[in-house]
Amino acid sequence: MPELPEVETTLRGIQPHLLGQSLKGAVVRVKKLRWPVPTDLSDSVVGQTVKDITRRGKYLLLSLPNQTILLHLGMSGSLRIVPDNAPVGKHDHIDLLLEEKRLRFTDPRKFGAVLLLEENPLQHPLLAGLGVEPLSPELSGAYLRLKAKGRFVAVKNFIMDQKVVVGVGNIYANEALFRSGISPMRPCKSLRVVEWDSLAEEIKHVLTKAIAAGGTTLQDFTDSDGRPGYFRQELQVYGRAGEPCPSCGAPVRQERVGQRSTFFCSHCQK
DNA sequence: AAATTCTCCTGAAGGC
DNA sequence: TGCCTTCAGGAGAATT
Repeated sequence: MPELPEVETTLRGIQPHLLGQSLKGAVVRVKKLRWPVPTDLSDSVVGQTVKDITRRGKYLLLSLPNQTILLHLGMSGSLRIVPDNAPVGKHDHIDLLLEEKRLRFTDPRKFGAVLLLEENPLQHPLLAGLGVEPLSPELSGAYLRLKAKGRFVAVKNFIMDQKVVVGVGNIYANEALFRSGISPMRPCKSLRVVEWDSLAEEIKHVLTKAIAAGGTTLQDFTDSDGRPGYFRQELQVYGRAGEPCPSCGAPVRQERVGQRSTFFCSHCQK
């Protein structure tokens, strides 16, 4: 499932194929995604040149002279560069037509999004309220502590809140908390200064490591093969209920926190 | 305002 | 083998 590292890797993979390309249009086979795909997508983009492609949280922004194409991979989406004659699969919902090839959006579960934003894309309601980028200096222990002031919500839910910090999904929230030695269900009010510092640091650590791993796996980005689980073996607690904690050997526990599966070691995380 | 619950969708995995 | 049920999950929207 695409978390921030995969979105970042996707960005790096498709960027060189997109920059400076004059778009010939778009093919929309399925328009019922998270939100309806604009019916005028093809007409709107035709003839426009891709000026830039950037990431904000897990959103990708494709800048054109007159609009911005906003892409979100949801939890099963992917973007690949494919030849014009590539066979069309069941879940290949949208093709963006480049000069010689296509940017193909595939998404079995249709939680992703393809939208067209007019001027000032960062002012769009979906982007305006987003929290800080986790890999920027803006994310710090002090920042988290300030945002958490007076709140009772479980720290795991807190760091997954996009209004606080973007791009920390379920997997990396579990991992960062484990590395910090903080129990996921702790009310964020109760964390101390050193714990916030540690948590900010570990969020950066796990995301950075995952981007590095994702980069290796997705090197050959135009390959149509599915990606192997680059992060699987690096994960210390996620998906490992009942297995020994890598630190102390006690069985990893699984509980629901905020409607999400949560993995932790009750011995190492307090 | 803050916290919780609901919702979209399909494939994988488990039970019988 | 095959059918049925359950679960997973990003994150905005709706509700409490």
